[in-house]
Amino acid sequence: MAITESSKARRKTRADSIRNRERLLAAAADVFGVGDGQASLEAVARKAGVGIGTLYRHFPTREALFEAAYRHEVDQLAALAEDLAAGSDPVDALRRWMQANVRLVATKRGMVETLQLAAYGSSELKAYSSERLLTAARQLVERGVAAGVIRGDIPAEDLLRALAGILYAQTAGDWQPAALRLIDVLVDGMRAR
Amino acid sequence: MAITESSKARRKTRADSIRNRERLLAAAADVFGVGDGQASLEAVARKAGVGIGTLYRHFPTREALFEAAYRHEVDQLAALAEDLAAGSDPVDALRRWMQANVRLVATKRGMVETLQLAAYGSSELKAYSSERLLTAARQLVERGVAAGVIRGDIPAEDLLRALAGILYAQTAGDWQPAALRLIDVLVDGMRAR
DNA sequence: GGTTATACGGAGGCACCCTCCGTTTAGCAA
DNA sequence: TTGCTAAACGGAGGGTGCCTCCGTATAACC
Repeated sequence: MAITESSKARRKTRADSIRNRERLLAAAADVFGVGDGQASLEAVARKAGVGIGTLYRHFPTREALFEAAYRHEVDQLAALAEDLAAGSDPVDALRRWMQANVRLVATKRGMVETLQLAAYGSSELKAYSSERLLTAARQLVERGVAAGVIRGDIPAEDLLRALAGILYAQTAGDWQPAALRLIDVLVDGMRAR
Repeated sequence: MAITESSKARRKTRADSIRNRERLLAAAADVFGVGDGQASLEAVARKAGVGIGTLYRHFPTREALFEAAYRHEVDQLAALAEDLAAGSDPVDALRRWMQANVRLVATKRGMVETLQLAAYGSSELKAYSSERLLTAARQLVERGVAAGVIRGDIPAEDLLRALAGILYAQTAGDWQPAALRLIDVLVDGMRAR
């Protein structure tokens, strides 16, 4: 067996470190989300309420921060789907989840702009996110179908594609309100009749 | 007649102003041409040997400088075609002119990168440059055809398109030597036989 | 409670952006 | 030639962002 393997038990990660990391990810999503393509790392640190040094320790490069922030948003969306699936109205749950996707796209746009179309992130990240999002969407749709309130002839894949279409077609400065309204329409159309 | 028209004779533009403007344009082409996408305006001013204030007076925005630099390169290429057309060997003239285009493309690439794909320049600039370049190319080709040393079945438009293809297909870091070699091949192929 | 590995934070050094204004100089007329 | 002055010069200065380094603080463990 490998003799170079760590022999001493690592100390548990400090609680403040975990907390700060979390704060930085949330702040990054916020700052990049406004999408003015002008995201400074110092602004992220300020928003997170941590020192710039802490930001750099957690995320040594700009790219590392963006990628982590994006992944974090995806994870949150997946978790949100879990939560919503436990709630009452399946249609409402679906609507809320799809609306939450707006934030994800905002973050992603910020990433793409700031990284200057550097083929956004790794393809591993792409695979990871599409898989998680599809699972989440499927979970919400299928519950509605089972309850008889959502039509069963629309695969979750198609719904996600439609969502992507709605979100990426919007290019105007204040695109989010329009996107939210369209999502409303889309989800209403998903009701079983 | 318009009463608002300037009534007092304007003083002639100062010689140093003209000289500095010229220097700035040349420096801008150099700095943007290296194409690391990292062109700082201070670097341009330094290279031109003028103060940063002078740069800003001549070109109030980044875009203004880039556009002027590009236009300047186009003008120089047109002028070069005139010069070469007066020289001896038509084939050699054509080769030299096409090789000079490499620098233009380098500048343009720097522009596109630095401006972050801001739909490079005005469409007026596009029209202007393609018209001038086409005229220049046609002049060189037709002289060779008239002298019987260049084949007459290739329109200048096609030659320019081929050149563009050669130049834009190159994406590696040190693409210019390869482009120059390919231009050599292309021009040799243009000989009448 | 004491020790210590970890993490924090921000000062500091550097580069760039852009503006403002005192200084210099080229053009012009006498 | 000389003097006047509009025009141009240049760089200091104030602001921001990048990233590193290291003295200080503190959570984890004994």
